[in-house]
Amino acid sequence: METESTMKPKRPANPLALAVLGLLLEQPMHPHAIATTLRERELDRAFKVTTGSLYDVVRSLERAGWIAAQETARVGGRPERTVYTHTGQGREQFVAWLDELIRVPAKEYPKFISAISYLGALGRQAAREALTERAGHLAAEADRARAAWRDVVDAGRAPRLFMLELEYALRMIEAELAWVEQVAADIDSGTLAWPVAA
Amino acid sequence: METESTMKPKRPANPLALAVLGLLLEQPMHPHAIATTLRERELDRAFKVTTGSLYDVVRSLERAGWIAAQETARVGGRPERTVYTHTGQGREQFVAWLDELIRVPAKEYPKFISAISYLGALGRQAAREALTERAGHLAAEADRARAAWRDVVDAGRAPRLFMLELEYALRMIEAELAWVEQVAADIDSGTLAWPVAA
DNA sequence: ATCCGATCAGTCGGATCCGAGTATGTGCGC
DNA sequence: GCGCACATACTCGGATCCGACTGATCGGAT
Repeated sequence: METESTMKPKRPANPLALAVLGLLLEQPMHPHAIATTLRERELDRAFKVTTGSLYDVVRSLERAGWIAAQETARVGGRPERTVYTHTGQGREQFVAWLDELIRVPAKEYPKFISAISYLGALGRQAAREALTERAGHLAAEADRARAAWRDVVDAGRAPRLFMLELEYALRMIEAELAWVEQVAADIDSGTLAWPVAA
Repeated sequence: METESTMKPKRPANPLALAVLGLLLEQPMHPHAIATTLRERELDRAFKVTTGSLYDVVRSLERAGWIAAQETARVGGRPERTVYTHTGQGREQFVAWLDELIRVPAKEYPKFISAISYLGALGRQAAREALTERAGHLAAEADRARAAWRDVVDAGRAPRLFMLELEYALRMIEAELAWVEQVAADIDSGTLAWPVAA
């Protein structure tokens, strides 16, 4: 039996909460503004921003005491806007959370890995084709990322620090592309044995 | 207004369903056996196998008509076991799903990316330390993966085809490690400007 | 004989997720 | 001065997820 005082109010699981906190640290906002700001800054590349989840996340952040409702006003006949601020605790927890996310790699389950696990079932030829198509998509994505990076950083429109996440994504895409191309080549050359009926 | 016949019964979202299907294609099984088999084969590296989700996933697969209950028997006084088989439709859909997962890269939201987006907030020094610790974890993980790969493939205990998923994971870890080390080094050398107060 | 921990097989309910919906306000073309 | 697309701001409910629990059985050490 655990009393209320002994149980720790574990942090929100949804990374979107991190984004919310990050914005509120700059200035108070209402949820809708948070969503639009996130999209403006293209942080929706890194966070899955869906309205439904956003309001849930904000509520749970409030329950945890990391943010607090500041005022709730109505302009015209529109729905009310509730403006939230971060709390002192919120600031601390934000940094702690961030720190841990960086320090210790979280176990993830990318869909591609699950698919590779059953690649054999696709048959040699179909696998080769599917991989080749993927390689095309990846190459295109990498190009887009490189272009976006050049546009911003080379032009001096923002320091590299703020493009790190794009840089990382690019490196990962490149690595995946290299591997996919290698496997496709190994299928072609017969280097990769295909023990299953195909 | 859409009638029942016109609406397509979209495929299960949870990749665990793919794993279930994959096993049932080999032979009929009951959920508990599916879970243990998945763990034996270490497919729980690629799929998040939790009992709760498993039973949900099986139910939804049955609703979709991709698998079917074959018999439900009781041995002794234990809970009943319901054995499931794949259906013809299940076989087709499995391949189609697999094919698409390979062909088109899905948008993912790794936690690390969300953290990098706010790396600036950590401050120069703390960021450098956190990244260094991560690098350590990643290096250890890479070592483990390399060892596991050698154990199995070099020893000829299984063909490379069945280790692809481990190979892929390893390549991605290596790429991430390289990037993390680079950024840490750039912080040290002052190459990476830190515009925010720190 | 019997007690204990591991194994077997599955249920349950709370938490979370998120797409679709609601309802008003604003700007602009004609 | 009317219609209509778009923006504003949030709510709702179904679907899904998953940790914690139940409760029986089995094997072996005592």
